[in-house]
Amino acid sequence: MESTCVDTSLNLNINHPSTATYKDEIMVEELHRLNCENKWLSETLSNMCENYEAMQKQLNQLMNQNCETQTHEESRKRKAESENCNNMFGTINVINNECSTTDEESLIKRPCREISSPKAYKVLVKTEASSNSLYVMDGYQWRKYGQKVTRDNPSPRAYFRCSNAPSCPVKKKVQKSLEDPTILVATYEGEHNHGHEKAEISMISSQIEESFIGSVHVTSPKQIIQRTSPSMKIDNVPKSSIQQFLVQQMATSLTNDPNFTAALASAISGRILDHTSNKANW
DNA sequence: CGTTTTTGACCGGCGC
DNA sequence: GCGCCGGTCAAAAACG
Repeated sequence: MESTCVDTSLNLNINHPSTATYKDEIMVEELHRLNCENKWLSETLSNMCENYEAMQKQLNQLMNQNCETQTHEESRKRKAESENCNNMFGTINVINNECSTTDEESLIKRPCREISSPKAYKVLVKTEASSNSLYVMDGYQWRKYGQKVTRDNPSPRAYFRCSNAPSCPVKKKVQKSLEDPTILVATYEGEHNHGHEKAEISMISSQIEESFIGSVHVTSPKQIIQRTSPSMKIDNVPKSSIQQFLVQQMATSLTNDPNFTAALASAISGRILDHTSNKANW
């Protein structure tokens, strides 16, 4: 049986003929170096996140502008073709601000209303077939203020306001898809003027999902943000990335904690001292 | 007991 | 003007 030395991945050379205090200094230096490296990585990561958000905002603005010009053309076309416009389903596949033509009759009947809400977008969420819930977990807290059965869809439509209302103006409507009852169609209106309330896993999942929700406004059931239930299960996001994220967060918080680094240093130096004293007893 | 959800009533816009 | 329809209000009920 071989010796079971703990692999700390810190390149510990216990057989080095130097003294314990010298080793302590090396270890402390190493820890400081790793600490600095972690800080630098954290800063780089946060910078990347900021850049990403800025780019996403620019993309949204560009999409809004693009859609506005499109809707002007569309409205002209609709005026001209109002008599025979019943075959326009799915001609445009951009759903940002709801100005697109979808398979929903209401959008064709009253296109101007949807056009006037530049910050509205839709998200399709896959749920369990048996689930009748109209709750979509997206990292924010919502307060339901109404429910209606609409004409074009037999399943009820739920109306939600952000829990931070009236300071936060965001609203959302959630209704089962007419085509596929296992899909919830969540229509968001407005932008949150605050961060996510829910920490922990909901925050993590929403951060991961923002890359889909924030910029891509899904219209086709093929592009579904899949989730099997209101529980925090994310199907199309690789689990390894979530694990990686969790590990990274844990590592960062641990290495940034001076108590942890001090405890680690003392534990390692204690081990080294034990080892050297055992050798001395030999 | 405070907060959230439910649900019927009400309101305003739109088409006829 | 009237009726339809989507969206909102608000009182009651439910919940923790």
